[in-house]
Amino acid sequence: MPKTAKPRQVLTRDRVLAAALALVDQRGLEALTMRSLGEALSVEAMSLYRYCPSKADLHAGIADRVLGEIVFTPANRGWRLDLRNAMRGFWRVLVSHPNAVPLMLITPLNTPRGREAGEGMVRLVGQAGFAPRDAHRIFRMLQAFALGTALMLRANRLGGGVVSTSADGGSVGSRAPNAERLAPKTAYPLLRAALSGLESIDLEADFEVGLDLQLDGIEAARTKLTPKRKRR
Amino acid sequence: MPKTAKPRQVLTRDRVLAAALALVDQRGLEALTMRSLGEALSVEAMSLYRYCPSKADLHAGIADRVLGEIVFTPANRGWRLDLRNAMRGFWRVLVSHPNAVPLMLITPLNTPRGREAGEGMVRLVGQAGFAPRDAHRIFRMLQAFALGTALMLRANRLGGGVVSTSADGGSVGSRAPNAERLAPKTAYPLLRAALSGLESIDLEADFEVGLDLQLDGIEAARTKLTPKRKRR
DNA sequence: CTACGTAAGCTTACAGTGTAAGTTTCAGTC
DNA sequence: GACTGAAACTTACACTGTAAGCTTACGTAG
Repeated sequence: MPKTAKPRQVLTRDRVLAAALALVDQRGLEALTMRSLGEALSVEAMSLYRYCPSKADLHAGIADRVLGEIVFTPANRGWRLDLRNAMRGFWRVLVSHPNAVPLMLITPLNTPRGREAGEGMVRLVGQAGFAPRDAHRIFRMLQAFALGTALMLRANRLGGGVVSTSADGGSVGSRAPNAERLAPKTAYPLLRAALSGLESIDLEADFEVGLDLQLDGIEAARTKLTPKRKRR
Repeated sequence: MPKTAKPRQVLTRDRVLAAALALVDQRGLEALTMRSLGEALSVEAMSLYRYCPSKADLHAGIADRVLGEIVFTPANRGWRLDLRNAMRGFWRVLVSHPNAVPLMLITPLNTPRGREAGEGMVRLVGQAGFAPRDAHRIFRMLQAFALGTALMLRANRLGGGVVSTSADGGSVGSRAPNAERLAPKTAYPLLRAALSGLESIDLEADFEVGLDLQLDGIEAARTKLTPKRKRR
C-alpha cells in the first residue's frame, strides 16, 4: 500500500481547469484549444486527456469552477434583500468571467458546485413563501435572466455587426458609434429614440433594474399564492 | 444595360439560409458544416461563399431568418395582453428552432428583421407608459428571459451530465431518471423536493409562469413611474 | 453566328481542430 | 538492479473553415 501516493504529479484536474479558465478569460472561448492549453501548462496537448477526457468535459469543468466562485452570505435580512444579494453575487461572478458564460448555458447545474448554488438559491426563494417546486421554477427564471443578460454583455463588448444583408437592406460594417449601428438612419424611430446618445448599452444597470423588476414580480406572485400571510 | 439580370441562378442567399436553418433544426448546430450544407444543396462547399462570405455571416443570416418568423398582431387589447401575446409569438418561434437559439445570442439585433422585431417590442412596452429608453431596457430584459429559458430548453433536451468530477464527488453518466440526476441521493433536500417525480423540467410552463411574473414586475415599475396615471 | 466578358460553381490546398493509438520516461517496490 | 505502472510524449487521422485559382456556361455585342 503506497503511503505518499503520487509524487511525479505536476498536473492536476484543478490546475488544468484553472489554466483553462484563465485562458478563456484572457483570450476568449475560441482561443481555448487543447494545444494552446497544453502550451500554457508547458505540456503536450494529449497529456490533458488524462484529467479531462474530452473537450466537452473541459467545458463543463470550467463552468463548474465558475459556479464555485459564488459565495453565499445569507445574513437573514428578509427574503427580498437576501435574494437580491445572492443574485448580485451571481452576477458579479458572471461579469468577471464574461467569456465563460456560454459554457454555463450548455451545462447548467449538473455539477456539484452547481447543485450547491441551486440549493442555496431555492432556499432563498423558498423563504419568500414558495413550495420547493415553485421556488425552483422561480430560480430557473432568475437564472435565465442573469445568464441571458450576461450573454448580451458579451455580445455587446465585442464588435458585432457581421451580417452582409446582400438582398434585404442597410449595410453594416462601418465603425459608426454604437447607437447608430443599432438604430440606423432610415426608420425605427423608437429604437433611435431609445439608443441615441448612448456609447454602449449599460448592462450593469440593466441587471439592477431588471432584478428589482423580477423581485416585484415575485412579490406579486407571493401575495397571489398566500393572500393571508403577512409580508416582512 | 441588361434587363433580365441573372438567369443561371440556381442558388440564392435565401435558399442557402433556408437549407442551413433546416439542417440546424434537424441535425443540430454542430452538424452545420460548409461541406454538409453544400451537400444538402447539391453544391460544392466553396460555392456557398458567394452568398455567405463567412461562417459567422451564415450564422447571423440564420438568426435573422428566425427573427423574421416572428409575426406581430397588435390587436389593441391593452398593453399587458398585447405584450404577452407578442412574447408568446417570440417564444413559439424559439421553441420551433431550439438549435438555432444560441445564434440569437451571438448576434442579437443588428439585422434588419431583428430591428423590426425590436421596434415592435419597444412600441408595445412603450404602450405601458415607459419612455423609449426605459422601454428598450425592459425589452432587453424580456429578451434575456426568453432566450435564456429557450437555451435551457435545449440543454434539457439533449442528454446533459458530461462532467467527470474526478476529485469532487458523485459520479454522473448513468441513465437515471432526470430528477435523480439533477438532485442526487446524498443531500440537497430542496432540490430533491423540487424535482422528485419529474420526468423532465417543463420549460413551457416555466415560460408562461415567468412571463406573467415579468408582467407583474412591469406593472409595478409602471405604477412606480407614474403614480397618478390610470391603469387600463 | 461567332466571340467575349462575367459571374456561378468547382478544384486544390493549407493551417488548425479534437482525439484514437502506440511509445517513451521515470518514481517506487521487490 | 529488474519490474511495474502511471504520467507525459509522439504520431496519425478525419474533419473543419477558407484562401486562391480554374472551369464552365450564359447574355449580349459585333
